[in-house]
Amino acid sequence: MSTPSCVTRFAPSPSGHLHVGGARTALFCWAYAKGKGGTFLLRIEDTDQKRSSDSASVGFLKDLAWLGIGWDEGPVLGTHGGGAHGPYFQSERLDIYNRYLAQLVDAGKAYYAFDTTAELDAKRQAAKLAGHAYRYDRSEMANLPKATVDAWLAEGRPAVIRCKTPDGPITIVDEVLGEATLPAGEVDDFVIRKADGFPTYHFAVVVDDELMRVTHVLRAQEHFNNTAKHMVLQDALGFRRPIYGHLPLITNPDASKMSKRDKDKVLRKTVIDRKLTAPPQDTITQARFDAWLADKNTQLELAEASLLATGLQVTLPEINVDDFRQSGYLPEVLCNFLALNGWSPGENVEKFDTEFLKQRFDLKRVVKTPAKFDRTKLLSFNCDAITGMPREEFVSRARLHGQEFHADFMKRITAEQFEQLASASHERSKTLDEMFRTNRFFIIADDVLAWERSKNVEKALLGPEPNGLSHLRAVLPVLEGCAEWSAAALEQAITPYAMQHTEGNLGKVAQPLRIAVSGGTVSPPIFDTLAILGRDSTLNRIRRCIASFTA
RNA sequence: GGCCCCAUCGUCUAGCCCGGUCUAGGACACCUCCCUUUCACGGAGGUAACAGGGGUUCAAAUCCCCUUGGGGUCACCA
Repeated sequence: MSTPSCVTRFAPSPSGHLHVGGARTALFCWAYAKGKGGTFLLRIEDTDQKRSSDSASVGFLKDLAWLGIGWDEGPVLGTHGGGAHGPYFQSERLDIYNRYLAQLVDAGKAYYAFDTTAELDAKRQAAKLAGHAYRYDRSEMANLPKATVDAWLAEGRPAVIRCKTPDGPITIVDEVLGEATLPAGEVDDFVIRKADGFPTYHFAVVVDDELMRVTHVLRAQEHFNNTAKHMVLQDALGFRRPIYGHLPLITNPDASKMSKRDKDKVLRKTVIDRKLTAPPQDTITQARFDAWLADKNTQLELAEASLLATGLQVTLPEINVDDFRQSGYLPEVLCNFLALNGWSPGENVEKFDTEFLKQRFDLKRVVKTPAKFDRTKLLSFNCDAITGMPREEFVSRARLHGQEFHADFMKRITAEQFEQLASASHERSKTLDEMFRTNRFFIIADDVLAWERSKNVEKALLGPEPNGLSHLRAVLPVLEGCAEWSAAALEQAITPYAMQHTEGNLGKVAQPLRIAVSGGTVSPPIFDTLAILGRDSTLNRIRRCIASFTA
């Protein structure tokens, strides 16, 4: 079996959702490996027992697949995954870690430590008060007689294993950041096995990267300092050293860390601003609402948050890949835009696909500074991609989106109507989702349609004579007389009226019509709108509108 | 606070490594005008940055130092 020249990995902790930062890291790892004909693997870092391992733990895989980021090795999903270097869940690799752990202890490169959490916390606290950084003091535990260690272990005293970090400065070589040297003493004797028997992240990563023959570690910059620990471990275990590249962070526009907390923040602010004391109907329970509101540290589950957002009629910031999907962003656009946060191909090129990224991505052009995630620019990219695609493609992608996220809408509209609506919406859509949100008037019953009483509506309908209302009255018989009900035919019928009565200013007639049938001032082009709505509904709504505004 | 890293338009960035071609380029946003049956799109212009201070040099956005600012990290989380 030939060893691939390049093996990268994406190694998240278990999660049901992939956030954009993770997606960007995965994308770069994928592009780097695939561009070199190498292997991209996925590993689940589930060594924290407190943090779950339920069935939702790999929900994020679907997000990767949706983005088009395929993995050669790792958990199996569809055609992705598999591989001969598993298991790819760290929780299933305990035997392996224990073997290497024993090796280090036997060699005197690691030792059992019996400090309690309380003791450690107290020392940290003291160090903080004294104004200096806390460093673990090995003098006690590292020198325990073997008999004592064995005895304490035998009596079941909780113990961790710590790595005996050699004294001396450590120089990290990084392909993005360059070289950095941590002074001696900066890295203390860190824990490599927890009291529950699980390895810590540091230990598992080092063992797995070696065994899974990872050659390039691309990860977020927050891991930079950890690299020193990993190097210490590699040396202690006699492992080779992969090449490192630490990627700049992606943050909110205000430079704060992007997290699902942001959704909570928006909801909390809304509730407080509106002085609400109870949750909206059909969202979350009063008890849950109270508990959440009372404690700033309580976070709503994603499902609860989106229910509440719907109830409050606020839009939650997109954080996770599936948020963007639900909002109607295209996966290829998200990949494109994500790649632009922290990397650029230069030469004023901004729009590209993943094939291009694969060919051109390199560590030298990765930016060193954190990037603020600009949703507005993403939206603009999405708009360009949508308006640039063939009409049929838009219609079919919008249909799939509707079926997944707007089942109610799809149920109340015929296939033919949908096709017409999607066609009419194509060039005015920035996302796949927009047409479903702005065209709800198509799917409601004629007799429940209500009219907005806004300034613009009144201006269009109730101005000085001849006003919109009188045009509606006049145009009603014209429409009634229409033999054929298509956009083209309707245009042929209405235009002459406008020529005669509004000096060719079609808007004077179109806008009242739009209001009459939609209830508001926004719709697809008027003749399309009428055609899609159909003869009966159109006439019905116009009559009701006249009555409503005449009364 | 210790340690590490970073610093170009409001934002993402090009240029920096290998000083002169930079009067600093592009994109998003913003402003103005045009187009227009609403919304959106589109078209034409425009405003807008080398954090500050010292060096080095004939010449500095580019090299060096300091200051300031920002980020990361200091867990039996990953």
